[in-house]
Amino acid sequence: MSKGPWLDDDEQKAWRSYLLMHRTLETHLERHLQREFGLSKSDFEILVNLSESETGRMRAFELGKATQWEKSRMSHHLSRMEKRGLIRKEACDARYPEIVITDEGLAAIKACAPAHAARVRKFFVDVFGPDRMAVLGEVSDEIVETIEKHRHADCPPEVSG
Amino acid sequence: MSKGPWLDDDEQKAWRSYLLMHRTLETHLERHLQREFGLSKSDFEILVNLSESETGRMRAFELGKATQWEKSRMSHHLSRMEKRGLIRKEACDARYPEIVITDEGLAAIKACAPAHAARVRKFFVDVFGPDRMAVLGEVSDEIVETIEKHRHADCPPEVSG
DNA sequence: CTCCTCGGGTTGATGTGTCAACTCTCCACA
DNA sequence: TGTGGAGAGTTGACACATCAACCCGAGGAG
Repeated sequence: MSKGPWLDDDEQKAWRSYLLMHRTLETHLERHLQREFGLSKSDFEILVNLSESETGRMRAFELGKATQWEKSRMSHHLSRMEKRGLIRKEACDARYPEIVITDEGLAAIKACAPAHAARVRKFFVDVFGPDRMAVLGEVSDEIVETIEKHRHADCPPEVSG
Repeated sequence: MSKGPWLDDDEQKAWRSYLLMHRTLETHLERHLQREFGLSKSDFEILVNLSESETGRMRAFELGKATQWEKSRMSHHLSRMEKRGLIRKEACDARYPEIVITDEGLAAIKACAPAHAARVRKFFVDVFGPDRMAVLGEVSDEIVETIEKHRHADCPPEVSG
């Protein structure tokens, strides 16, 4: 029974190919963003969310839901981004500051987004092709759902006696 | 021409599903390793490579090729792992120390590997199913190849007239 | 033999992610 | 009125990744 939960050779191979692919792609995209535009993947993610919102302003909480980041990571990163002038915190509500994208931040995201998208297309979307890409999208959603379901089973949000 | 290099809605959706899937899966697997076995993804990667080698000993350089890490990351991480007793550096060659997996390291990887593989199976391999998994493996290799080709075009390792 | 260069490996500074503990305001309830 | 809880956000300590600079021993050219 050495096969129990283990992966067989084909599975192992596909899984490792996948891991290598993701790392290679991620590294490539990140280096590009960093070297050409001085933005990290994290910066990019925040700026995309802010720039896609109606008003260019969101609460950290909303950004957290959108990005799935931990709140402390969010707080640290927003502080750093503020120091670099990409965003600004405005104390409208005397409790929950609003995160506002600055002109500089907007300029940065507008400058790098097309090039970034082009790379995603060239190295990912186009290699998959539309059909397989659609399948990947579906499977991805299934996996997320599976994991979420499992996590709720492990630690249910609210349990009553 | 607003569509130029941009992703259209379907592409965008699939790409973002993919990103969310990867992050969710990675987070889940890493938390599991960390909480149940006290190993990070990086620890795991090093220990897998060492334990799969014939002798349980490799040079940092080889580990670097296997993992695709930067040499400084490797050096830092190996130092930390040595401090924790998972590996040992032996100065056989008076210049390039060999990295040896300790009994403790071997015990750790043997303890966590089945559970880890089971999770990979449950949340990734089984959701894909064998056919789509095979396709993913192929596409992954293609993507890696595409990126490698592009990088060599950018900065060729050796060019002669 | 001497000098140079090359490449594996190390180091330190800095930016980033995570955990746990904390603050602060609002609100429910007594 | 005040007391306690809940939730958003912050902070500090620590682990980790990256970059650039450095160390050092081998191998080649003079």
